[in-house]
Amino acid sequence: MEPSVFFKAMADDTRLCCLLLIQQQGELCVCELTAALAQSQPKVSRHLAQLRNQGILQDRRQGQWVFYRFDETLPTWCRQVLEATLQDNQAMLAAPIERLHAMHWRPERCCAAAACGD
Amino acid sequence: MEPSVFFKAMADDTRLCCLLLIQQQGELCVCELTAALAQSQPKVSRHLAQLRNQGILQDRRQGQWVFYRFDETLPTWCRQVLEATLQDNQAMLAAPIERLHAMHWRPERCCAAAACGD
DNA sequence: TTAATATATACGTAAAAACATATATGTTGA
DNA sequence: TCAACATATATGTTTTTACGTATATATTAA
Repeated sequence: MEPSVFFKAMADDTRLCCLLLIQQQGELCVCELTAALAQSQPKVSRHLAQLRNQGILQDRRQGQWVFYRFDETLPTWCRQVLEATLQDNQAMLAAPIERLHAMHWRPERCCAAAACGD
Repeated sequence: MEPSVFFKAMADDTRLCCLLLIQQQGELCVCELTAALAQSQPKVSRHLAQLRNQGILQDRRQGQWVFYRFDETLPTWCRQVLEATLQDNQAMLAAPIERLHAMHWRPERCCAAAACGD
């Protein structure tokens, strides 16, 4: 993972928020991220596609939904960067998490994020 | 320090290289960074000014030279990000360090970087 | 004061990134 | 098959960022 590629990914608020939410929640689908960020679906989808294409996120389809989580091959130093950032910037996520919890319905995961092969 | 501001700073190769070199060397002046990066002086200076204006770097003038080091108030999580990045990406600095050492002359520091108040 | 060196900034241009909107694709259940 | 929903992508535009070049400022030594 090229450092400047990874940091460009972290440099946009929409992407940063997606990454920190996924870091905290393990796995989230596009509609959950769209609700949490209160942004348009195409905007969120476009940023997620970019993160996937750069090898930062992985997706899996489960029915109508596409869940995103971190790519398993993401280097340790990137994980450390994410961890350090999340630890000291929880405030950024307060409103998004609130909106996430306010969703009237959320898709069920078929199984634990890490173990699911569907 | 706004995370997106900090990560935008890390997202450009010229700035990233400056930051990692300073992380490794403690303090460097503009002409040293210009030589290490093999980039034009205005280009390096412009990026350093940006990092200073964002509160990431601090400068001190010593005679003709201006030395840059990290701002003392830089939050811990930023330091952790820099550390993790440097640890796993030393290869990025190989050529710059070589050029730094190849300089025929380098300005002497008046005293230890951290203690100098000039 | 003048020349030499180091650094900073201004200005116009070029490249990259982000965006809104419209539309396409894929899945589900009737 | 069709309608509803979730997601992805295409297109044209705007905004942001980076750049080269020229020039300004500051320091030193003569």
